Order: sequence, then structure tokens, then C-alpha cells
Amino acid sequence: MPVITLPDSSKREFDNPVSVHDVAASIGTGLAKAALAGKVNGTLVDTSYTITEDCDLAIVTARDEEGVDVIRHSCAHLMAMAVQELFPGAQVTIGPVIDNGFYYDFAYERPFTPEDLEKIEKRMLELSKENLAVSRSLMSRDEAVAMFDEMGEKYKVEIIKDIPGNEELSFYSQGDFIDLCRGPHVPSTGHIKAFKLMKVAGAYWRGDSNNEMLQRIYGTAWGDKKELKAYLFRLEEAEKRDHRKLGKQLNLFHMQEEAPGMVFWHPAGWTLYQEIEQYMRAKLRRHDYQEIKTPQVVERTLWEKSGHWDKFSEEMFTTHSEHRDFAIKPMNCPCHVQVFNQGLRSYREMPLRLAEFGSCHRNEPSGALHGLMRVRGFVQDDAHIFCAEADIQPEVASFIDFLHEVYEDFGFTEVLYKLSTRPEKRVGSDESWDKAEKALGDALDAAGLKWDLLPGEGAFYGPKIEFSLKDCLGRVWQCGTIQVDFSMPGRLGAQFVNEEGERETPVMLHRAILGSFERFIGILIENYAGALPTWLAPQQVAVLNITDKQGEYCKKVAQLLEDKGFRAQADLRNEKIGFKIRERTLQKVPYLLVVGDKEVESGSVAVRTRTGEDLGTLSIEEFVALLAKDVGQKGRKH
RNA sequence: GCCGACAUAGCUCAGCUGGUAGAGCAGUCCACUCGUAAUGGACAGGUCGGAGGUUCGAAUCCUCUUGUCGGCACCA
Repeated sequence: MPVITLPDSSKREFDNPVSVHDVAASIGTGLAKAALAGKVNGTLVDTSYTITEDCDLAIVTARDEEGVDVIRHSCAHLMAMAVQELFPGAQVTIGPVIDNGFYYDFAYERPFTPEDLEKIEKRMLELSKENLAVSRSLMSRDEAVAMFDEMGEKYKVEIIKDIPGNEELSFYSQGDFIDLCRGPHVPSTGHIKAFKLMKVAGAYWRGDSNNEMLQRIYGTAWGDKKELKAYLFRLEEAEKRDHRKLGKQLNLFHMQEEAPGMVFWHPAGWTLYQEIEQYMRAKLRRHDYQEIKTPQVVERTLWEKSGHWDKFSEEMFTTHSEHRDFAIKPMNCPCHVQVFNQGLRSYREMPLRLAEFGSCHRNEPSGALHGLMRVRGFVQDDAHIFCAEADIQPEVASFIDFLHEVYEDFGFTEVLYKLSTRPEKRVGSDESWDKAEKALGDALDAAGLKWDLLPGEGAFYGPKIEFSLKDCLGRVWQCGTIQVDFSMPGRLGAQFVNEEGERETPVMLHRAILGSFERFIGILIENYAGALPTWLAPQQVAVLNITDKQGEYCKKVAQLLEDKGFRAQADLRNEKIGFKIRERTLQKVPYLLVVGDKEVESGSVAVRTRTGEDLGTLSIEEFVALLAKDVGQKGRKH
């Protein structure tokens, strides 16, 4: 008879087989009510699951992450039920759980409208109140196909055909609604109370753009209403950080119809951009890179040789002159190989690191464009390292250190690492791949980093590491990358003379730390909600006079700060001090220096920060020291 | 590129079922010389994304088109 071990290691013995629900009830009626599912020896099951053998059991409730996921999954079913009631003929396809919620894809004669969503949500609330029991059943493959055929659910029939023959088919039903599903699900619809339908969108059947488009409805669902509310609040907060909105408010940049996907940088935005570029330039130098600059417009023949024309000609902007076709460069690497190829290279020059703030253009599909995050014209902090195979690991290792230095200066401390290995279609010998993959993995291990393996996700020309950073909202952005390339140096005829005096084709490492400046700046703006660390702030100090009398003094203070290399401006407008403070605070200027007669007399400034903190009255020297320290610290948190 | 929504003053937005546009902020001018998040007043500002069409009449309805937004697909 089953002996059940609970998570606190206590044991309960039962005379007969019992359901998860029974066990929960034996512990307490409250728990029985709250139970959404059970976890038997690590496997999630319904509360109706019957336990016959000794096992470990955890009762899963809305307090557990897994419990919330069960709610989300059940909520997707509830939505499908409501949709099919309200829109006869709508076919169900798939409805998985995603971060913070779920979606369900439907095939229907017309797209759903926002009004439809309201109706669906209303019906879902009613169905939840009815507290319909959710029950699980099994069916044979033939029965299931016959049933869905009769229901006209052709997508479900397709799904069943794809499920391996040895797997059992389980079904969940509530009221008149039945769906093929692995489960588990909540015991009854009454457990689904905190949800909201978020948006409708088209989505291709099976994620393939050659297939028909389905109607996807996204929803969010939580354990209780408080959590739902908190989530909606977080969304609102994230919206306030939207770099497109802040870019306008802080007058950093704009975009317009005549140049879709391209950025017009304004003085403030360009100051930020240049601060980053100059910073990277100095860092690259320190890490033994040599900066170069290569042409924007390069004849098509080079792109054919490099192999890009075959794959990406559609996405390249082209132009022509005197019967020759040109492409505006979509990447820098072929040009860097041209620089490498000038003159005979020796192993003594290697590894040769060529860097370029390379301006590239790619004709991205219109639907992909998104503010600064996905643009058609962008600049990468790009570099290519030409080296021998044996150099791969040390180069990757020092690149990882370099990347960490940079990310920390920008205030990002959490980095995720992914190693993508050989895909089926590839160039290069297996031996080379073995070495390169091992070199990348070893470099990550040597740095003591935890990383994920993405088998088969590498580029056709070599394996790669992708570096993603986590921002303060927990969102993940892929920025850095280092990729081994066995293909291009050979295709473009790169060679060097090795120690034996023989010609050898170098390996090329493509690498970037920030990725594109545009995107990285977008990430920075959102991460800091526009309040950039002082070293990056377009304006670092505003000197505010109270009346005209202090005007000259303010100008002198601002000039002194400028002379010391800070970005300071006097605001001498005939406005009340409160007005100026408000305005500069909204512009996220880190330091506001208030100057009245008292300060002029004592040769000081009253310092206020953009967070509203009063740092008191400081002498000019004291303030300069404070500012220098802040700027010097960059985005590091210490 | 695909599905859907949206596009009104520099910005944020209002404008019901068609009757030649409205607010707040910003701007300009005037007054106020003021001590830590908005001083008051006056003025000016738009052929309603673009092109066609329906109508006596279109910001409003229809078609096409461009861009943006949300997804999907794509991302060298």
C-alpha cells in the first residue's frame, strides 16, 4: 500500500490507492481546495491521478511556478472553448504556455477583432464561474482521428499523425469542449480566475511562412488577481522605458518615412553615440586591435566570391555605375580580408586584429523594423582576428575578458553564454570543427562560465559563441558574438607564411561586443529608463542661476567644467528656479548646480541630483572631484 | 514579406452616427528678477500621412499607397 513522501520528508501511508486530491485533503481542506496538480516523483500529474505505489509527492498550487503554468495552460483551453462557442467553425490548433501567459492559434474564416477579444474574455469569465470539471481520458489513435475528422478539426488530425505511435493520446474535456492534450490541467475551470486577453496576431501554421496564416490570440494568466495586476503594472512601466518614446523626449534621435529603418541622430544622441565609440576605440587599442576603414560600396563580384550574394542578394541594397553592379556593404568581413591580403603576411604578424566601426546596410523585411533595435542602416563594433587554428582558444579567452570589461563599464553584470555547434550543412573538415568547437568550449570553461550548448545552430562556416546580457527588467538581449570562420579566408585567398615557410590559410574570427551601436544604445536607454550614467549623459551638468545677477558666475562655472572635459551648460533663462529644475530633471541631467547670491559670494555651488537628492553646497573643486569620480566609475556599480 | 491595428498642430491627445478642426504642453511677444519639479497674460500654429473615389459636402465612408505599432516569418 502506498507510502507517500512529502517535500518536507514526512511520510504518509494509505491502505488503498489514492488520488493526489485525496492526499491533499488528508493534509488539509485548504490545500485540497488549492491543489492544481501533483508532482509524483518529479512528474506533473492531474489531481485526479491515482497513486498506487510508494512515491514522492508534492502538491502543486498557484504558489508554485509549475502551478501557474498549469493555470496558463488550462486558461488556453478555456479560451479555445469560448472561441469555439462564440465562433462556430473556428478550428483549434495548438495552445502552449509562454512566458507570463499563453496563446492559442485558431483557423477561422476571418481575423478576430479587438471587440471579439472582449467577447471571448467575457465568456471565459462566465465559464470560469460555472466551475466546470476538467476530466482526462484516453483514446486510441483511430478513435481520435475519427472524432476530430467528424468535428472538422483538420489541424488536430495532422497533429495526431505526427505523434509517435507508441505514445498514448490523452484528452481533456470540460463541458462540451474536448482537446487533445498532454496535460496536466486544473481540476475545474473555477481555478482560472486571473487572466486577460492581450492581443491578436497572425501566425503561420507550424511557424512556416509557406503555410497558411492562423489567428493567434495571446493571453496572460496568474495565480491570483494581485499577480495579474502586478504584471500589467510591470508592462506599463516597461512601456515608459521604451527607447522610441525616450528618444523623442530626450531629443536623442528621430526616424522618418523617407528613410525607413535609418536613424537621424540629434546632437544629444550623437554625443552619447560618440562617447561610446570613443570609449570602444580606446579599449580596442588597449587590446591590440588596429582600426581600419573600408568602402561602403563594393562591386558585386566580391560578394559573389565571399558567398553572400547567393544567400543574401535580396537583402542587399544595390546600385550601379558604368555597367558595373555594386552593393552597399551589408557586412565588413570581405573588406577586412582585402586589407589582410595586401602584402605577404607572416605568422609573426599574427594574430592580426583588424577593427572597424563599420557602417552597414541591410534591406531588412519591412515587418522586422523596430525602433533602434532592428534597423536597416547600422554600425557595428566589428573586428576580425586572423590567426592560426592553434590561436583560436587564447584569442577567444582574451576576447571574453575584453567583453566582460566592456559590459561592466556599461553596468551590465549578468551575461548569458551560448555555444552553437556544427549544422548539417557546413564547410570545413570535421577535424577543424572538432578543434574549433573544443576551443570555444574550453575558453568558456577556462573563464569559469556556465554556458548552454545549441547543437546544430552554428553558422555554415564555423561554430560561434553568443553573449547576451540581462537588463534591469530581466529582459535578455543578444549583443556580443565571436564566430570561427573556416570558409571566407580561403574563398577570398587570404594566406600567410607559417613558421615552416609554407603558405597557410588563416582562420578568421568574427567578433563584436556591442553588436550594433544603434541597438546597443536602444538597450542602454531602456535599461536606464533614459537616466544614463553620468559618463554617457549627453549633458552632465546644468548650472542654474536664480536671478540675472548670478549670470556671469554661472557662465564661468560652466566654462570651467567644459574646460575640464565635462559636458556642462548654463541655463540663464529668466525663469523661476523651480521651473528650470523641473525641466532639467525631466531631461535626466545628472547634476543641477543652483547658484544664488550666497553661492557667488562663497565661490560655491548648491548641488542637486536628478533623483532629487540635495548634496548641499560644495566648493567648485569639491564638485569637480565628485563629478570626476562619478564619470570615472562609468556604469560600474562597485 | 504575411496578418491585424493605427496615422489629426513641434509633442501628447480629443473630434459621436459625414456639415470645411479643438485642448494641454512646447513656441513667439509682454510683464514679473524670483532659492530647489510648472509665474501670469496675449499671440501665433494644422490643405487631418499621400493619391484616387463616393457625396451638394469627407479628418470621418470606399480603394490604392507609404510609414508606424503588435505579432508571425526573417536576422550573413
